[in-house]
Amino acid sequence: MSDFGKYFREKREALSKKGKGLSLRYVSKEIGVDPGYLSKIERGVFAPPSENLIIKMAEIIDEDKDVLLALAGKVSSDLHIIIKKRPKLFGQLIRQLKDAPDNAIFSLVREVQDGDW
Amino acid sequence: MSDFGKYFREKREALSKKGKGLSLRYVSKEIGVDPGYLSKIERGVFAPPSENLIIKMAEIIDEDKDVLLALAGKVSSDLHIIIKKRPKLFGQLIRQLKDAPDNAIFSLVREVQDGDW
DNA sequence: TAGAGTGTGTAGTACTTACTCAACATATGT
DNA sequence: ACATATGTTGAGTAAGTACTACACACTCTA
Repeated sequence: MSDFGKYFREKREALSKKGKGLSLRYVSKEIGVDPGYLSKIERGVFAPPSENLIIKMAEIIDEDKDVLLALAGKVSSDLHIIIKKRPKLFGQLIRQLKDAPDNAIFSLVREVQDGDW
Repeated sequence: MSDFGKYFREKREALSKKGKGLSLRYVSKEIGVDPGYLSKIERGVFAPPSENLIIKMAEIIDEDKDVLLALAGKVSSDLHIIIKKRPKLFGQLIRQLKDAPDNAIFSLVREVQDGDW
């Protein structure tokens, strides 16, 4: 179903061949889980793990955490917190940007970056 | 802990006295749950219910669903979906707006409203 | 004084999430 | 041939989520 595991495995194996010894067992030790568990996650036998683990996994394969979380069907909890503080405002903004092209959102990001309040 | 139940009860009782017969039992029937369950939710004995129920509850007391969901510690799943489609972009934007004043976000909303892409 | 309507307390449960443990199989290097 | 490393399998589980069922107690009206 989800491409989460597949994506992670591919990236891990790619890095593994590039010198980094990222074996499944090594990674499982690094992030503190049972190798069998990780094996099942990578093959899609098990659902993606908790947010904490996903973030560790992202760091290891040098991937953006939001991207990996999204592949796992999740949204980072720090974004949650931000949205929940002003639900109406953020709700409106995000829904409005639903169908906006990437570059429109991107220019908003840049605009806000330079914003002086 | 959460003000969700308290908030809902207060609003329900306020409306109840304004003519609308919003008794706990009536509401529980409307949204399709056991009265005892709703009673416990309102008093904070039980955690807030599922998203679906919260949305029904919001409609009944005529409250914004994002606001009630936020009180329940949740973010609407339609926002989730939007964010997950472009996690990096939205992640960046939202984090950048974390400490922006309300009116700055609001003016973004309006800007986007008139946006022509 | 009976019935209807209101809220509450106790108990239980089905389902999901997020894992662990230990044994097994296969390949790799020495 | 042996140790070591690698991935896999099956079984089990503790804790959380999202509720239901139903008996109880009070109040208010006809």
